[in-house]
Amino acid sequence: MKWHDMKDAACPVARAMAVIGDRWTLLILRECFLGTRRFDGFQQRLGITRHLLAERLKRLESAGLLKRHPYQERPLRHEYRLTDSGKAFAPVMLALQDWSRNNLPCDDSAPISFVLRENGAEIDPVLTDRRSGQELNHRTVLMRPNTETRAKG
Amino acid sequence: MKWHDMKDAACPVARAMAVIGDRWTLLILRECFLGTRRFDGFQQRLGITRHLLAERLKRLESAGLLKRHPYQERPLRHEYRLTDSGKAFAPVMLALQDWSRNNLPCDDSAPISFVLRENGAEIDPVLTDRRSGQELNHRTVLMRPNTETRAKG
DNA sequence: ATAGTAGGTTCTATTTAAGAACTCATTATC
DNA sequence: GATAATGAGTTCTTAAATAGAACCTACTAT
Repeated sequence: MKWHDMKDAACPVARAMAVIGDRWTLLILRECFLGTRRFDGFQQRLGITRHLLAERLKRLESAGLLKRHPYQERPLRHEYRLTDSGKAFAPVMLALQDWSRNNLPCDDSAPISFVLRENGAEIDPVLTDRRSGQELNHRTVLMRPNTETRAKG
Repeated sequence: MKWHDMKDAACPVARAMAVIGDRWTLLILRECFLGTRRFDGFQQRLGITRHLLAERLKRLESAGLLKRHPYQERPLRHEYRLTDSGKAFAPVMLALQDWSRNNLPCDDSAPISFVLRENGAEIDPVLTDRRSGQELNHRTVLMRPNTETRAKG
């Protein structure tokens, strides 16, 4: 199975892997959420090679999560901004960091904080069902294949 | 930056990348949630090479998401089961598949369905704050660096 | 004795990533 | 007017990870 084959997979998780299935892409998105917009900003804050960064930014752009906006002419320069699709990824990022904090502990304190904009209170993320309000987790949700579950399926 | 360096990063997102930052690991976890437990089951359903599958299962085990349980002796055989840490990953998986469904559309219908165990109703996942009940997304949550945000922390 | 099952390991070839240097257009400094 | 700095990449070489196939081991069934 090749990289390319995944982007047309029927399974949404497999399609997501075609975009975020590598070491760097989620870290680039994290930087976007923290406000980074420019090439050198990403490069310096992450320590990613310039080559890979250019490639990943292109991928995020073509997947519709980022969009380039010119911020000056002469010489023409662009910055990368989250699109609505990219912003919609925020709950995934929050859920992931919450899981990681609780299940992959480490000595140092977390270098990112997530707070409510309206009052600065620390958040305590929980996934719920919009209709029933019920908490969604391994106990309350049943996951099952509809038809075929192979990645390319 | 090497793979290895990320597992001790201060940033929880970076630490998560040391575990799930590749093309296959989330698909393996998806299969776990769908009930797959055995080596050949994963291999056949995903089309992953046996070599990589063995390596990824070891990684998931050492990261504490999976645990091997013997299911027979003579010859000794093990199956892989989700630990509490692994089960706690369910909301991330749900949030990811929901985002993917809404933002990486494709022709075929999704091959996985997620329903409430109690009544079989389709779920509509939304991340909320446990205390305030407020919906958590890019508009309501402020993400900011605490100290240093480089991946190696 | 032969084939099948289950869970791997080993091998080579290809692809991807790391790390450093280089380009190009423009502005700022000596 | 020459030299350095800025910003956003591109181009190299080397190192690591992945793909794909074949092989191994310990049984069980035919």
